[in-house]
Amino acid sequence: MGRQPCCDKVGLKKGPWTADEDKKLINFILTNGQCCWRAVPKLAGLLRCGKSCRLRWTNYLRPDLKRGLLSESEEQMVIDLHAQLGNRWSKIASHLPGRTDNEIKNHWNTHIKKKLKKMGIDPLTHKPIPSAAADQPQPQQEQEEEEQQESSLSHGISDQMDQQNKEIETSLQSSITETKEDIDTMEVMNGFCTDEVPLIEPHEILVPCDIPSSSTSSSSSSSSGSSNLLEDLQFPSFDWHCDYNNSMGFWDDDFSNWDLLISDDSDTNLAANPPLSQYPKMLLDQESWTHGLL
DNA sequence: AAATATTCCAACCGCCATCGG
DNA sequence: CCCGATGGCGGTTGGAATATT
Repeated sequence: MGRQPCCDKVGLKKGPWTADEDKKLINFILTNGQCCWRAVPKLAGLLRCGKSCRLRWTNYLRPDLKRGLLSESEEQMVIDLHAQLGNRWSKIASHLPGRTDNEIKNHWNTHIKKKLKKMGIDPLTHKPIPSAAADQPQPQQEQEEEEQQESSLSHGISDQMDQQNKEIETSLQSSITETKEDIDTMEVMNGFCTDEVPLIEPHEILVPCDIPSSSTSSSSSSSSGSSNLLEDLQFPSFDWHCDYNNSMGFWDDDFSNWDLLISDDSDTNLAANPPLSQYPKMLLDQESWTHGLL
């Protein structure tokens, strides 16, 4: 009757991914592209279910991911979109290139929800909480000051709330126009967006050239984490320069040291947000991996 | 410094939609 | 149309990191 759970097989691993598993998954996807996720773990030599692999890839390992906190404009966009779409995180995420639904959902639950509540706005309905004024623990004046400070958050929300039923489409358009402009540009520039990770053929993979042993300064961000893949991996001849704990921030790295096999229309934009084809070839070379590790 | 509480987020779970035989 | 396989989505949780007492 019911579907079998995807991880029901004995021996399948659960829990946090190790650097080695990440490595295998990245290597496999880069070599073969995204194919049947069910088959990925077997083919990649992972003791994971396909679902877990897909999730790991889409939420963490994908090369086009932006990491770090959402910017103010992104946050505002999430709020606006949530007002229109509700908890349809994937839809919301599709308007924010480089952000995953999971990331947005987490950010909403941990940050935005609180901010809205603090502002007396019901995060579910985006309408003022009826008892908010009475229940507000803080004096009105203080609240207003806070609202002023967070005006970027509240801007436009009330207006939208009044009209949202009538004007979902138009409101959606207008509410995101400002912030979307540059994002649209980014999408065009990157050639693909969050939902459009390109599949690559092995022959499209770049060839590394003149890789410095220590590239850009380690601008690792301040986030916390449990392990540092980059340190653990000890890549043989290049420095990933990222705080792996901060979610593979190496995609922001300067890729100018790589020889890139890139399409004509994208050459100016790749360094900032490299697509899949810019993964170091090193990743594809199993021998390099094993020799370079430990 | 130690204990406890809180925050945060990666990963899991279960359901639903879609597709192909 | 039915059914199984698969992918995708949203809600929830576990536990590490951080803050507070």
